[in-house]
Amino acid sequence: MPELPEVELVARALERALHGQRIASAKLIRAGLAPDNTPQEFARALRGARVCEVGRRGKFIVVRFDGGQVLLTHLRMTGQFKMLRPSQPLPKHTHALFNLDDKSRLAFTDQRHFGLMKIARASELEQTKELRGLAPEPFSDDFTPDYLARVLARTRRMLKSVLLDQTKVTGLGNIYAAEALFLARVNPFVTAAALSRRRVPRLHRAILDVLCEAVSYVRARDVDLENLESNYFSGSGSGWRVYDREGEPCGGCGALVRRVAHAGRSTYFCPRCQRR
DNA sequence: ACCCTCACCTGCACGC
DNA sequence: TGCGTGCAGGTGAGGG
Repeated sequence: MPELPEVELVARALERALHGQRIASAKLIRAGLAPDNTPQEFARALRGARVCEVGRRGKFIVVRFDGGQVLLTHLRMTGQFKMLRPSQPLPKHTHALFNLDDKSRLAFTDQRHFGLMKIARASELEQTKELRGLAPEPFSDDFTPDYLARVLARTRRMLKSVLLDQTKVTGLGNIYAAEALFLARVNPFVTAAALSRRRVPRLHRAILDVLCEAVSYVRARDVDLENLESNYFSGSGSGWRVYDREGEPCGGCGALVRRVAHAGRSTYFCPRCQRR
């Protein structure tokens, strides 16, 4: 279910739990989780490897080991890392298990089987099909209003779907895209190239603001790998501004929030604040 | 080349 | 209580 802020949260929690730890053994329980590696490769690459850093690129979690291997993980909708208590049985839908040197165990569970893992060489990381082509990190110097203007000018797709395209803007998903568009008071169904020059910086600012708000909320809390869900941001407790609020009054103008579905995804927006 | 729709899974909330 | 339907925060393959 995670977008950039939630992935960031998980990466931080893993960094805390794993930094400097050695993997005694790793087991790929459902082979489809890492389709580019055999379970044997998976186990061999990680056995005895020491974690030197856990980070994030887009919505990917990047675990670096001292031997030069990297474990890439995408949580997709329902992937979760869980630290297990001693003698705790494997949770339902456990698809990979990492036994650490200190006897603690880390499970990867994934109810919907959408998540992905991959073992890669650190030197080839940027060229993997997973990371190649990802847009610049929103918080990097490369993600500027000019960059966004150039990306938007080049396409006739609707704005919302461009914001969800990880090769154009990385880190946004269905919730934060809707929230950013609302903050910027921009209509989700407008053609990207048709967005006025004046509004581009506003949208850029809004993207950073919604991500920033969520990440700082996450940062301020004690990250807990055993109860990650409780750390997930959902609009600072007050709830999202428009996401999942169909029929409720918009906090800005009181008009009723609308939900429109295409291709099986919902888009929430305020018909008055976000007029075409 | 671009863009949209759907499939990939399981589970949960809802209405009958 | 039980079943059937629709929905879920992601993305790639496939077709138009």
